[in-house]
Amino acid sequence: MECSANNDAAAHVKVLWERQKGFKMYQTQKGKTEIRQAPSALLAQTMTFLGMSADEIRERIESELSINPALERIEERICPTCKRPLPDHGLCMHCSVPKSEDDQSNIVFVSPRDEFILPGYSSYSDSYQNEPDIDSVQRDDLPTYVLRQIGPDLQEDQKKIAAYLLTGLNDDGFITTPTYEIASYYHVSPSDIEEVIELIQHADPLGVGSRNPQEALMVQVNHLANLVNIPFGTKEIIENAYDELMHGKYREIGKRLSLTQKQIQLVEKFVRENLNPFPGRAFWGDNVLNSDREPETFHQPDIIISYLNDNPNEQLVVEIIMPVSGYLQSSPIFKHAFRNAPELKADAWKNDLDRASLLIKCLHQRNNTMVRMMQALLEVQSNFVRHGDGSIVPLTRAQVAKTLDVHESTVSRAVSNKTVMLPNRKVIPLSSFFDRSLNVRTIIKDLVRDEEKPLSDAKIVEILTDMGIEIARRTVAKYRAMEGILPAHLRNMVKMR
DNA sequence: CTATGGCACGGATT
DNA sequence: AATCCGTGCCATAG
Repeated sequence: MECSANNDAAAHVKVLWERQKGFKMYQTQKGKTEIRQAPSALLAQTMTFLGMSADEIRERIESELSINPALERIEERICPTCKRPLPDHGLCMHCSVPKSEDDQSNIVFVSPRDEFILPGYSSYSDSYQNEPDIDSVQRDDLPTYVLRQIGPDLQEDQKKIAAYLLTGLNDDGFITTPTYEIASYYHVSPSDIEEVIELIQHADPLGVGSRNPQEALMVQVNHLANLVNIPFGTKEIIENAYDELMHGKYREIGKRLSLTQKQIQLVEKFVRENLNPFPGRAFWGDNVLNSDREPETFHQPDIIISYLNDNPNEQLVVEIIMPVSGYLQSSPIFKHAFRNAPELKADAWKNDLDRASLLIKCLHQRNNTMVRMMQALLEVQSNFVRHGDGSIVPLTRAQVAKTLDVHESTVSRAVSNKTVMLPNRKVIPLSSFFDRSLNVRTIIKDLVRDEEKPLSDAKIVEILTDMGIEIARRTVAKYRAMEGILPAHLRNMVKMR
């Protein structure tokens, strides 16, 4: 189902693109036509735009608007495609017509809406009960985030130390440098350092700045103890029998601390569900309820996919978020003025005009590319969107590039740094559509969830092989780790939900 | 002896 | 050219 009538199309395209300087058609050895960029400002822009998120482009446009008199924004809410007024909810119903006759694709593209104003926006964050609003403050990196919280409580000389400590954190949120080293470096006593560390530990990702998981847990437990009831013996176990707890040596613990197995299990459950031994990992939200490892969340998706009328049986509605509010055009007034421009300014004005239409064209191009890409993507991955991680089909950017007949790097750019909101309100990076192992990982997760007695990695490999999936034992282990599933021998004790 | 994790290599992808 | 990912081999814990 490649291209036979493609020759006509190619010729047509050729004319189009050649007119728009900066692009070049050329034939590859296999007689295939490819559009490549010639080094030119225009192309540079399109390419850049493709790689930029809506937010970044928005900025760029604002600045262009402010310096270029030829560029004009129409605030009126008009569909840029069909020029009809948009209804309040921002979707143009006239343009949301399925592509061509073969609408079995079950995908609808609606014209881009200018901003992300879903009625359900608030419930979106609800669906992430774990995530308080603090995140909307923008995603600082961890050090900045923490420093911002404790900054006001710090003495001047403590600030340096805090900054040093925080930048030295590893991915798990732990301090790796020995205290005495820092102390001698700053010529202060170790206890001064400790003081700062303590402050850090009580900042938001509760327990950051600890030296190991045990210490982090202690901080968290102590904090929680002030707020809620914690199971009897929790502190003692973490303090005195951390290793044993982690390795499931419950008998040992019982003997040492004279606790019943029941008590210990309660503790284990509590710890597993409410504490986070690695405060720096994943995103930092409210630790208290946060046991599930959600994929990283983002707040402003570049693309929104939803069901028509929120009905899962309906078509998919795809929206590409436009980085501008209203739409852009090169100002007719300016154009008119240009016709009888004073000699002196003619050049400059022409330049402005060109820049304006260029920008618009580029944005169009970007949108067009995005739409075509999503079309191709959803044709393959619509089950993934509808039914979740398990149904994802392994796919590479190269394949998509091929079906779209564009260069790989184009797809790569179009994919990178962008996020999609799925019908279930989850926001994921667009690159997830290309996750080669997500489906297998999901199967493994399900397998483990439904297992009766713990399956070893080797067993899992067998089962998978029976299902027609061939992977190495080692790989199963890796996937397990990715999903945060403990090794088999540590899984047996407690199991519930 | 079995089950896993660590390291690192090589091929695929970006 | 840089990065990612699946794997094989080996060390270690149980």
